[in-house]
Amino acid sequence: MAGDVDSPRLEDEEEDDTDWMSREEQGEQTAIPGHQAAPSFSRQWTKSDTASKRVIVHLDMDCFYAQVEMIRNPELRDKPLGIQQKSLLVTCNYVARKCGVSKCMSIKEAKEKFPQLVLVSGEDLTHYREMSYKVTELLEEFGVKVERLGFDENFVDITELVDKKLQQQQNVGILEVSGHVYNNQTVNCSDWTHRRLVAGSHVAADIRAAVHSRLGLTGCAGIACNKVLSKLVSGTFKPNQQTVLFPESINHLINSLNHVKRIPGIGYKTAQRLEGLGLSSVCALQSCPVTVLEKEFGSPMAHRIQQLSRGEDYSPVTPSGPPQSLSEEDSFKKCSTVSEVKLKIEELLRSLLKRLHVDGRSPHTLRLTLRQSSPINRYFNRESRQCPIPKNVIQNPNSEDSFSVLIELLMKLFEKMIDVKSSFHLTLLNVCFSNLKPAQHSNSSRNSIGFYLTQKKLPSTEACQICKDPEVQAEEDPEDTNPSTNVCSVETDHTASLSLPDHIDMDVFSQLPEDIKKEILSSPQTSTIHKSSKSPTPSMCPKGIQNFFRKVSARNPQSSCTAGSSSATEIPEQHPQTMMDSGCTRLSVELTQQSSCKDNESGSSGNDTPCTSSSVCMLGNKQINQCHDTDMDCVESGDSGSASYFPRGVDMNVFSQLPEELQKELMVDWKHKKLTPKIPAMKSQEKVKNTRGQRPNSSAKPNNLLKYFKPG
DNA sequence: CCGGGGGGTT
DNA sequence: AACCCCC
Repeated sequence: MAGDVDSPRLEDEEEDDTDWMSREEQGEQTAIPGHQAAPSFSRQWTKSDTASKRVIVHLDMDCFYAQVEMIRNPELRDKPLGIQQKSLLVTCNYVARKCGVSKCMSIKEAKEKFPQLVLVSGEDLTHYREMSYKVTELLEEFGVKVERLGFDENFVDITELVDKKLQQQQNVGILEVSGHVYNNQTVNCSDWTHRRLVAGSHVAADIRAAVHSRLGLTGCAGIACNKVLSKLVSGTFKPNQQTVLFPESINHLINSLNHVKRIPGIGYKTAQRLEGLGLSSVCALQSCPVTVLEKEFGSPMAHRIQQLSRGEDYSPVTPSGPPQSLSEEDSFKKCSTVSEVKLKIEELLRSLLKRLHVDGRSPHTLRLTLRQSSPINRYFNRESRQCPIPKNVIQNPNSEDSFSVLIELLMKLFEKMIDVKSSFHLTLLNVCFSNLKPAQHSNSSRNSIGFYLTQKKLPSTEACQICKDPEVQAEEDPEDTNPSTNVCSVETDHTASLSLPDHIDMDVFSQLPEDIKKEILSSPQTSTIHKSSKSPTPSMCPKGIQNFFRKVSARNPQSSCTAGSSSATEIPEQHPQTMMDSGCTRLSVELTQQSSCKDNESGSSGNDTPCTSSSVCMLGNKQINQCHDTDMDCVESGDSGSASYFPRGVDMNVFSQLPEELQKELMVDWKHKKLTPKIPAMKSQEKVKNTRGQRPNSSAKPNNLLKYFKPG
C-alpha cells in the first residue's frame, strides 16, 4: 500500500543505541540496509521497522462500561442504561441510544431526552478494569501481541496467525470474507494482500467469538494492515460487527474524515496547531510540504502526522503488559481546607493500597496531582509533585506505619504546590503509584526451585527492571544495602547454585526435566530452547508465554531477557560474562502454602481479597497470590484459562521446558485474578455455549506445584 | 472540556 | 514536572 518508500529525510542524528524494535519488527525485510540510525525514543517508525505486510486487528468493545454493568446485573439488559460519572454520562447501552441518548451527554441533557433512563454510577472503575484485563489476557491466549488502548480497545497483531492459516489451507481458496468489506470493495482472489486480510477477517471473527463466549462481551473489529487503519475501519459498522479494509480503499477511508482531529494520533493540541497553519482537512495535511510541518512540529512529529494523514502507520503493536502505574482520583466542586484534602487523600490512598496488594508489585514513586479551580483557563491546570517511596514502606506497604508515612509524604507534596496559609480551591486530587517493580521477598520464602528462574543482567548504569535485588541493582538509593537480602551474592557465584538451598527438595529437583537441571547447573548460554508445547488447540494455545518475552524485551531493551520470538534464530544470545557482571540466571518459582486451606473459607487473610482459599507463589521476585474464588474457575483447573501475564524476569527458555502441569501452575496472572469467570448472566440466560474447556472440576485439583516442594 | 483512568516524551 | 497522546 502507498507504494512509495521514500526513505524519510534523516534529520535525526542521535546515536544509534536502541535498535531493538526494528530487529523484532522488520521481519525479513531489509530495506535501506545502510542506515538504521535510530533515535532512541522519539523515533519515527519507518517502513523498515515493520514487515510490510502485517495484519492488524483493532478490537473495540461496544459501550464497554455499560456491558460490564449489564453482566453484573442482567436485569439491566433490556433497559435503557447509562453510566454516570459525576454529572457526565460517559456511555450508555444501545437500548438507551435508540431513545436518543448518547455518549458524553450531561446527565441533565440525557434525562431530558429520556427520563426513564436508568443510571448506574461508573466512578469506581474496579469492575471495568478487571474485565478489561480479562479481554486483553484472552486475546493474548491466541499467541499474539496485544496492545491496550484504554480499557475497551486492543490492537492485535495477527500476522503470524494469518500466515499459519494460509499455509494450512494452501491453495484451498476459501475466500469468503467474514464480516463486512469496507467500501464494498470486491475481493481479488489472486491478490496476496487480499487473501491475507480475508484470512485475517476469519481470525478476527474467531477472536470476537471467543471474547463473547468466554466473557460475554460484544465488540467491533477492524482488520487492516496497520494500527491507524484498523482503528479507523473498526467503527464503520457499529455494534458487534467487523470490517476489513483492503489497500485500494485506504484513501476512501482516510478522506472520509472531515477533520484532522479525527485521525487517531492527532489530538486536541496538534489539531489546534494544524488549524493555525490552515490545515484542518486531511487532504490539506496530506499535501502540505513537510518543511512547513517541520517548522511547526519538529521533524519526527511532522513526518508522523503526515504519514498518519495518508493512513500510513509503521508503529508496531507493542504488548502492554501490566499497568505501569496505579492511580486513583476524585474530582469535586470544591475542596478548600487542609483537613478536607487529607481526608480525600486518605480515601484515595486506601483504595490504591488495596489494588497494590492485589497487584503484588512494589511502587517506588509516589505522586500527587491536583487541579485548582481558576477563573481563567479552567482546564488543564493540573500540577503534580512526586517523590521516592522510602524503603521500609516499599517492603511493607500495607502496614499501619506505611499508611501514615505515605499520608505524610502526600501532604508534604501537597504543600509544595499549595500554600496552605492562603486560601485555595481544589477541584481534583489524584494519588499515583508508579515505577512499579517486582516485589522484594523476604528471606523465608525465597528459596525454592524458583530461585533459578529469573534472569538477571544488569546494565551497569541502570537498574534492572527484572532483578530487584538491592545489592545488585544500581538503585536510585545508593545506600540501599539490605544485608538480609543476600540472594544475588549467592547467585553471582555460579557454583553456589550447585548446592541447593535447604528449602528445596531434592526430589523436586530430580523431577525437573533434564534440560532444566542442566540449565540450572550450567551456564546460561548453553540453554537450548524448543517450543515444547504441543498446543492442544491451535488457536488457544497458551502462547502468551512468548508474549511475555516480547513485553520484557520491549520494555527493557537493555536487559538480557529479550528473545521470545518463536524462531530459533532469534533467541538472544546470552553473554558469557553475564554471570560475572553480577547477572545470573535463575528459575524462580517459589511457593509457600499460606495455610493448608482448601476449605478455609474465612479467606480474607489480612486483607480483603475475595478468596476462599489461597496460596502464594513467588515468581522471580514477585509474589503471586493464587486465590481460589468460589465463583471462578481455578487456574489449574482449566485448559483454556491460562494466564498471560508473568512477572518480569521469568526466563522463558527455562519456562518452556518445564512440565506442562508446572507451566500451568506458573501461569497465574499477575493480579491473581482467575482468567475465565463463569459469567452469571450467561449461565442463567444462555445455555452453555462454552464450546471448549469443560473444566475438570476445579476445586478438587491439588496444587501441582506442591509436589515440587517439601511438605513443610 | 469533564470523567477516571492509562500511555509516552522532553 | 510538564507536556503530549488515547479511551
